[in-house]
This record gives sequence, C-alpha cells and structure tokens, in this order.
Amino acid sequence: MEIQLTQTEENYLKSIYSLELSSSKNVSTTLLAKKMKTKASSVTDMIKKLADKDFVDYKKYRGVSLTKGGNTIAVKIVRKHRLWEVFLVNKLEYSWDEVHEIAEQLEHIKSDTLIDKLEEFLEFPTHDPHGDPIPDKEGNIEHHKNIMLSSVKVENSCKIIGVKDSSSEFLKYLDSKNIHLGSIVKVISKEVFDNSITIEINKQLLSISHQISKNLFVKIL
Amino acid sequence: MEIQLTQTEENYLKSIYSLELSSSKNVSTTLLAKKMKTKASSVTDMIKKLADKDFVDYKKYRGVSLTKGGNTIAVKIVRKHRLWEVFLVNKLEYSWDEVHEIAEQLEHIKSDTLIDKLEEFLEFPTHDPHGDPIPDKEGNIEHHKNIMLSSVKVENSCKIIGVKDSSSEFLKYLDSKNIHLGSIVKVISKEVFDNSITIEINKQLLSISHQISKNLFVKIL
DNA sequence: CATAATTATTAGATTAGTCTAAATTTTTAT
DNA sequence: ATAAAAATTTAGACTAATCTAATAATTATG
Repeated sequence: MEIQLTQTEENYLKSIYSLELSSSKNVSTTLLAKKMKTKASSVTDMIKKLADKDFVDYKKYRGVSLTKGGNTIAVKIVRKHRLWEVFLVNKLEYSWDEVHEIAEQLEHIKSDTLIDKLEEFLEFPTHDPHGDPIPDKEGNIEHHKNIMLSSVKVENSCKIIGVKDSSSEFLKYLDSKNIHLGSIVKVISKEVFDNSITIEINKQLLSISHQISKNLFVKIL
Repeated sequence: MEIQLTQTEENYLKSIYSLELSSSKNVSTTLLAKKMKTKASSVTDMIKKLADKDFVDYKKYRGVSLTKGGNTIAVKIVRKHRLWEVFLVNKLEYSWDEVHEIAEQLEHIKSDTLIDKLEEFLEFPTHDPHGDPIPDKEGNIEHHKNIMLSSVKVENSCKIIGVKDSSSEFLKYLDSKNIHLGSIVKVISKEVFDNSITIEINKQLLSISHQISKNLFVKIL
C-alpha cells in the first residue's frame, strides 16, 4: 500500500526539503517557484494539492513546510538521487559534473527493493560524489556542520569534504585546478578588499575568489 | 537536437514494434488497446499524434505500422529495457522474474551516453535474462529464428535459449522445475491428445504441458 | 448482397500540471 | 499610518492522456 506520488509532486517535496534546510523559515511561494522553474500560481496550485494529501502544512500567504510524512518522502528521494550518483560515477565512470541531470530522472524510479539492492551493490557509500551525505534506509541523515573554506582562518589547514554549488561549471573549474574531495588545503593569506584567499594545495600556491571558497565545505584539521 | 517523446508515446511505439514482430499485418487499434491496457478511443487519439510526428503510418480504419523513424526509436527503447534487465539480474542479483516492471521504468531514462556506458559496464551482453537479443548501438538486432520446444521431434536434443512468455508466474514455474537458459533438453515422447511432452532434463524425466513447451525457444543440437 | 456483428472513430468530459492576467494580501518605506 | 511595492492567490484557459457514449466503417454471415 505504497503512496503513489507523481514525479512532479516528488520534485516539489524535494525542493521544499532543500529550501527548508537553508532557512528554517517557511518556504515562500516565490522561492519555490524559482527553484522549480515555474510560476508562482502553479506553485500555489501544487501546494494546495500537497496540503490536501498531508505532505505539507500550508496557510494562505504564509508559505509551506513539510509534514513528517512529507519529510520522509523527500529524504527517500534524496537517498535515491545520491545513491544513483554514486553508481554513475563509481561504476559507469561519469565525472562528478555530469551526473546530476541523469540522477534527477533515476531518483523517480519506483520499486520497494531497488534502491536497497543498489546501496548494497555500491557497498554502502556514506556520501555522494559531491560530498553530500546519503540517508540510510530508515531515513537517518548525518548533516555535517557546514564549515566553508571561506571561513577558515589564515595558517589553518583543512580537508575539502564537499561542494555547496554542484553546477557543472563550478565542478569543472575545480577539476581544472585539481581540487577534489579529500584535497588538503592550507590557507596562506586573505585579502580584505575582495575576500579572495591564497591557499596551498598540491604543494602549490593558488589564489581563489570568495565566490569559490564560500562554496567549498571543509573539515578543519 | 534529440526528439523528445513522452513516456507514453515511447510505450506506444514499443508496443507497436512488438505487435508488428508477431504478425506482419498492420497493427489494429483493438490489439494495441489491449497491449496498452487502454481503450480503443485513446489509441486512436495517440495514433493520430504519432502519425503527425511521422513515427507511424496511419490510414483510418486500416491500423498502423512504424515508419523508419518510429522503428529506430522503438528499437532504442528495447535496447535500453534489455540492458537494464541484465544490470538488475547480473549486478543487483534480482531473479529473472522480478526485473520486467523495473526495466519498464528504467527504459525511459533520457541520456545520450547512459545506455552505452551501461552496456560497457555490463561487458556488452548479447541477450537479456530471458534470452531476448539486445540491439547494438546502431540498432542492429539479430532475431533468432523462433524454434519452440513444442516443435522439436521426439529423440531430438536441444538447448533452451529463451522464453516467449516472461510473466513472473511462468518464470517461477521454470525455476521450480530447474529449467533455465542453457538447460539441455531431450524430447522423449509426445502425447497426441494434449500435446504434452516428456523431456529429459538434468538427468531426470519431466512431463510438461503444451502451454509450457510452446513458450520456450530452443536451439536444436 | 444485405444486414448483423465487430471494429474504429468522433464528440465531449475529466485530471494533472501549467500558464497569463486580474485581484487580493502582506510587507516595506516613506 | 498609509501608500506603494512585492508577494500571493484566484479565475479562466491550455495541453497531454485518458474515459464513456454515440456514430461510422469494415467484415462476416446467412
């Protein structure tokens, strides 16, 4: 007796989930419309439908938030998305900047058993190729505290553990500079006027803009 | 500039393809409706749409047939379906009776590169888990001539190379009798009144109904 | 070959998701 | 505090895919 949602409904829940993670306030219609690349009026319609089905709490003009049930579904989709990304990169040899679009489709495949078998086949990865944590079968997800490279103090060293922006352009830039997950970085100096920083990576000095450094998750060493 | 078809359109083309394979006449509205589990009126609507897009040839009251372009698309979907089935059985350890439904979804994933990478990962399989041939990248497909076990003469031996019916029930029956692709079978005797046959398989005698034997593809040894 | 039976098509609705334009509510800024 | 701006909702329309019921064409049969 699985609840059957359409792909569109699933995508709305996923978007609400991700917007909730980055703000704590209710998700506004306009923000959701931007995320879903649709119009606010369409969002209002969909929100009503999701509210009728008890996946979101909704008060007119006050935005939405996921219910327990809605959250559970959103996390499941995130789990599927990330496991498929691991498959695409680790098994099919895609690069990390190519997999998002395909995983967007694969995440909607419906099966009670598929994703758990895939997880086993992939040997229970804990993170996707962009460093995002993979929820387990029960929906538990370990949110790493988000320390950005931009906030690391001069002289400190850290390890790159994730990317915030996973656009193809950003990832390709990182590839071109040989920056990847696991790279060890030491902050050498910081410019006050533009917040750019000079880092030591792969035994070389490299200057990176604030735009870059604020999109890299790190773990202080 | 890929042609973007809906899943439903793709499914119609696939169904027309499979019905064309088994009759050589134009595919009738009713037959297609049965295959698609929908109503004849819906089929008429869809056929018109597909004809407008030049994927089928259609004359009112005369049924449809695939155009070159329609056939190309249908074969691509068949290729995707069968490669995903191989993945599910060989890599995720599904049994051959569980994979059809999931492959029905996976076959609609859109990507210019995915299926070729999957094919390589699977080491270029030539047949799916039910013995059906997998079209290559160019759409070439080797149709094995369809010799059924039911037509094998007494005293002759053959190898099981495919199943015509791939319903879960049929496949589970075969599993229970330890009949699988590659099994060597000798026809010992044939009953005239019900066309059931006795075969020797795995060094044992087994009686099987016509219903079974006419759904097993074999290669005479 | 005429009429019954079958098969196929059309007409008119319905549902999901979207859109534009108009109306309403909330927020922001004098 | 109130007017302007911004955000949101509503109304009405559109497309894709489906359905039922009515109509039309084909085929089968006596």
